[in-house]
Amino acid sequence: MQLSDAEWIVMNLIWDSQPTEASDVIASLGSENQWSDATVKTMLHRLVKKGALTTQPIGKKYRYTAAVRRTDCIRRASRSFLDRVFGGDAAPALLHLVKNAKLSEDELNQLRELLESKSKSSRNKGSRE
Amino acid sequence: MQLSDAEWIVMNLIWDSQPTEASDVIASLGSENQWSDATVKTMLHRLVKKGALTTQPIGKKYRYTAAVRRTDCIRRASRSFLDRVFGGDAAPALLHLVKNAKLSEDELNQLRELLESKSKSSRNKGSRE
DNA sequence: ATTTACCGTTTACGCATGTAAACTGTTTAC
DNA sequence: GTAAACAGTTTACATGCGTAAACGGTAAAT
Repeated sequence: MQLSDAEWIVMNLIWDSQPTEASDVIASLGSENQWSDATVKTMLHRLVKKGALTTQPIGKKYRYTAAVRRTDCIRRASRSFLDRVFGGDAAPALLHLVKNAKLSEDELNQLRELLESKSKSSRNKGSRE
Repeated sequence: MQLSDAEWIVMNLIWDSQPTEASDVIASLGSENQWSDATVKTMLHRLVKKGALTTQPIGKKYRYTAAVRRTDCIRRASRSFLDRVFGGDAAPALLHLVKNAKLSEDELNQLRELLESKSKSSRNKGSRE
């Protein structure tokens, strides 16, 4: 599942508040992004067609639910971003991103813990991506 | 400067080995990516037109050089990736990426140091991205 | 019952992109 | 010097994307 920029906006909204009706999406994105209702309807339609959303009929309208997992899409997008920009070499990418990120002390600590746990586990096996 | 997937491939090559002649690019990408020479020529032309490459005439052919800095492009691409996929919230993105990255002990240490230096500096001022 | 509002479907349209052939002028090899 | 190779420019074309209007049917309001 490959999502375009605009599709990510729609999907992020739906992942956060599914199941959702078209009117809600239109309302949210209309005010947040200045999208016309026609535009939102097109996006929803395309996302259903490409299998990213499913619909349950509720009376005469639909309820939209994500048909793909956010984490899967994130993984794919990350992979593709790393490949494109860093030739798939994760380390320089991470260094760059961390260097330029604005992180709270709390988030820094989370990252530290994560690094520790990776150190431990990598002494036996490696992981992916 | 907004680079497409294919354009990143070309630019990455040129950043790594500039100044370069068309024939070199054609040779590299032809074998690595199965691109026809016509395709490579189109890419080069478009990149010059959009200002990502400049040319110095060498006799009758050109020498291509990047006209934009790699770090700037990386910064923009990172920003746009984070915005799109994580709504601009860097921390979850980094946690995800670090969690899924395959990193050597050495790279883990580099990251640790980076986190430390961020901790120190953020006690006074914040940084960007 | 007629108009209105709403929702889903179809159609539209220009620009970007991936992919590449065709054309043109020059250099090189025979 | 004539043909082949090469480099750069033009043209091409299908698909995806952002953006949206138009159409059609049903539900709600008057």
